[in-house]
Amino acid sequence: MEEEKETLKSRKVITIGIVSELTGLSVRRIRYYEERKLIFPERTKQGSRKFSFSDVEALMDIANKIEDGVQTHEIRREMARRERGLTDREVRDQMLKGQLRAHFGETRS
Amino acid sequence: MEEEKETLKSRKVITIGIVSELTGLSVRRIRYYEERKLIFPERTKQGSRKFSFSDVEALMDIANKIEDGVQTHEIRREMARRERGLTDREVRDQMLKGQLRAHFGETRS
DNA sequence: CGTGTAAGGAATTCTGACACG
DNA sequence: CGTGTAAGGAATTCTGACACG
Repeated sequence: MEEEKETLKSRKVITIGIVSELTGLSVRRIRYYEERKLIFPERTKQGSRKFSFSDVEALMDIANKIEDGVQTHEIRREMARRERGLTDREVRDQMLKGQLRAHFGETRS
Repeated sequence: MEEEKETLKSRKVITIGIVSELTGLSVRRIRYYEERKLIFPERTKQGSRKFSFSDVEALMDIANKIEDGVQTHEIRREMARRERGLTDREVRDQMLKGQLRAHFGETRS
């Protein structure tokens, strides 16, 4: 049984408009990153997205990687690797490869 | 110069609808407590209120006192006393008096 | 692939006011 | 005094789609 304790940082209480102001990202981009499974906001009864401070942090990291040319697909993989418990060393190594691919403009990744 | 550092708890990022869900208080009551100077939400550019987790906590305390028959005016005073740096002992003493007034249904307070 | 935009609808929020008590 | 409600308007959010590249 996995118990996740609710912290101030993990509670989903921020609407997308405020997240947009906090991160500087457009609402469109935030929705897109959710679509690509990079963030997982909750929903209000009506259906509006609710984010946490952790999500805000994650979004800023994502934005930086996107700027570096890393594709959402790659970012998604990095997350998966971390979840599997790889060491920081291994993850950094994988990330470096991603960066190199980005810089050399590889067609397929 | 008073410097206030922004913590996760003090950042104003929650809209009134979510605060309502979090506290169980009606939107009307939350707005009223602001009117009575018990809470101080910030505003978005457009004018919507933004609350912090601290505000949410404060609202729950306020709600409890209201249930006990304490008037907003009294609650406001308790806050003022705390801001002035009274000891917990003194504040508790003052609060007790307020409770008593409430229980005995005093006309003027 | 990543992101902007126009489209149409539904729900939110705001203020000032009237009601009741 | 504390809180509900109807009123009218403005801004938000949602989804699916078309555009560009």
